[in-house]
Amino acid sequence: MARIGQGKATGIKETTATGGRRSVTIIDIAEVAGVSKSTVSLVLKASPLVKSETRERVQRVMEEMGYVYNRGAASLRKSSSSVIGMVINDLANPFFAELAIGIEQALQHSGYIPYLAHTAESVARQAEVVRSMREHGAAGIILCPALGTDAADLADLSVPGLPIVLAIRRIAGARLSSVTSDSVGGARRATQHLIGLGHRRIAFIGGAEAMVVRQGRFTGYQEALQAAGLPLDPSLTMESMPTKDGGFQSMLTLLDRSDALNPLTAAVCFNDVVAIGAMLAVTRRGLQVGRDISLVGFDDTAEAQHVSPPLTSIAVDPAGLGKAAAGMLLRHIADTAPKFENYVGEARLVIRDSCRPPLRKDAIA
Amino acid sequence: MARIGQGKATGIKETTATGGRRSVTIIDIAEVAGVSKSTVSLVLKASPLVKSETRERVQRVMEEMGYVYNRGAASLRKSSSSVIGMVINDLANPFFAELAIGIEQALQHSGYIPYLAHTAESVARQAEVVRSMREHGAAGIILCPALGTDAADLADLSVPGLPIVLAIRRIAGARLSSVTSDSVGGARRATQHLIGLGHRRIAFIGGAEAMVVRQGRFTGYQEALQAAGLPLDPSLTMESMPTKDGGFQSMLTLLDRSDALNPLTAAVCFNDVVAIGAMLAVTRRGLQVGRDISLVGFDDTAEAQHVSPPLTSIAVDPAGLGKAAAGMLLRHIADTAPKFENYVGEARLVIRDSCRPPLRKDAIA
DNA sequence: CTGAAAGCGCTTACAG
DNA sequence: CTGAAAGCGCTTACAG
Repeated sequence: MARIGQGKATGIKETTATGGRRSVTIIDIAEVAGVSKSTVSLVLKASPLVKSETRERVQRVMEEMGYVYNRGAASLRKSSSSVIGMVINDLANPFFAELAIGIEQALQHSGYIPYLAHTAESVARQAEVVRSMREHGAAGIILCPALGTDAADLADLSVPGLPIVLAIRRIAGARLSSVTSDSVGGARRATQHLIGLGHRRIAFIGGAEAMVVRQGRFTGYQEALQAAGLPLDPSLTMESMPTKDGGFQSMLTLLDRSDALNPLTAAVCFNDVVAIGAMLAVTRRGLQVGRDISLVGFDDTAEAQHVSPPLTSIAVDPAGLGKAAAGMLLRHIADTAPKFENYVGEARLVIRDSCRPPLRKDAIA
Repeated sequence: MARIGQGKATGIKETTATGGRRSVTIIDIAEVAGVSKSTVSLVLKASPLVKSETRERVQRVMEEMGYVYNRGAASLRKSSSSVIGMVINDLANPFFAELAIGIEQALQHSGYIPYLAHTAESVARQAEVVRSMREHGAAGIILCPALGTDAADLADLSVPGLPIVLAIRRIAGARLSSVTSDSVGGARRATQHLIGLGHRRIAFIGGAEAMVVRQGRFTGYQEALQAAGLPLDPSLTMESMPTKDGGFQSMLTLLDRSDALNPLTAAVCFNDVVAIGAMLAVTRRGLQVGRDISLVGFDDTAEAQHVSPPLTSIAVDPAGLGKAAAGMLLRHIADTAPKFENYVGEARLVIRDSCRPPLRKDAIA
């Protein structure tokens, strides 16, 4: 079968859904039940206009004939739709999986049915997937933008009448509603926790400067240092990919240039994955996490609990954010929401075992 | 807006997708471009019948007017569809998330677009979701059945002309194609590994007897024992929920009734989660995993690598199974597949640090 | 309560 | 190459 794709339609193949056999329609039902198809339609929408005896007869016939409602036809006629698209950047990450589940639960009794698509952090795939959802007539979209998405990409995806809410990642310059978590507050609390334990030389590791989320977290880190009267030492901040290896390399670098007289004793990490990489680096240099170097992660993933020592982290309740995003989108669809809203979920400190007071210097000497 | 729901249609709400504004159609494009709508349609499917000059003009107009292809209308007219449904039981489990990603990747250039729905192990939700996909005209469905799904449930979901392939979990008595992994072989290899290290009293922990997957794994365990001439001791097999707590309780029970003269030294666990629960029980009783009790898990989840000691497990490549399921479904849709196929993916032993030779008895005394 | 008719946006023969 | 017409399965006024 020929590919479409040259025109405005995305290149998508089609097949007879019914395997050739014509499917049963309301006309067939009407004939067998001895009513008009209007009546069948009325039964379908549970209209009180239909006598209950008639309704039951019609329902019985539908059951017997294996009738399947054709939602596409109905949507076409009504110029309406009942699907909401969820576009997720990284399903393999349990954090985003939880988010998706939260969205789905919140939509459960809304009358909308959520469809999920996965972009695997590809901006191109994201454009494809959003276009396809539009072509399928989605009523709205919740989008976790793929890494590298910019405001222009988002503008291309937007179309009047199709509300989009951004989840987790806000995009600089994008004019869209969003649901994110309190990066600034979370990072501030993480840093304060370390300061409270007595740390003075605290690094900030991981993430790229262009990421809005990292900007927030870095800001929180700065704020806490400032509030405690500690200097911001640029040699203590490292950018990296938000990956285990990124954390590993960054920490190795920091450790190797750490001053013995005034050593690095702690780090706030961009997320748990980076923190776990940093843990490996600490171990690699013969040091001990918790004792020699205290570490805080972000996201409170399941892994944070299972590494050794268990990682102190900032928890952000992805399922709760998912619910918030779903609620916000519903309000946009119903047109009862302000044009642009930003919901910021709380980020709380979960203390485990990766942070202890720094070793006293004379104890080392 | 009134709920539907009494009739055969699922209770789903509808809204104007276009926010009131009528959307631009091929008729509008035709008018502006000065051609007939047939020509626009031909452009859409990249037909060679259209002169390239005309095609370009039409495409320019579509661009300018922000035309969005209405796939629902096209599907209706063609009695066809381009969506494939993926129904997943537990997205929060990275194993199933990987599976979903594998399916999606395999479908990427097939011309079909995958939509994912999540059942959270609810048979009722599963029925809803499958029905909705049918109503939306899905061309086929890949289904990871929710726990407790039986052949009758599946028969209700099936409809002629809508191919379904089962993934991961096969259902006893269901007449459907499936993609599963080699439970028998995997468990056999796990058990052989323990036997090879010198273990003689090896337990089998976790899962419920009704689960087809557990039947396979238990069979593999039996086969290995038999091949080595070891007796099958019923007191060494424990059923439980396939959860951490299930594994914990089972192992506690086994440990507490273990005979000091002929002690339990190893266990094959239904999956990694159960194994991790069992590890906790071993530790709780003051014993050491690896040294006193050797443990093998199943699934090779990320957690298996991160627990301490790292867990030996049976890896089953969920993404590969996803690809296989997608390929099989595509063949069913194209009607080039046998009526019922069963693909069984390999299950290989990944050796880590949770299994060692048993302590010699005289070493204990 | 029920029926006849129009129309949602598209594709598909069929003429020209 | 292009145009006029029918029809996919439904809903929605409008009559009766």
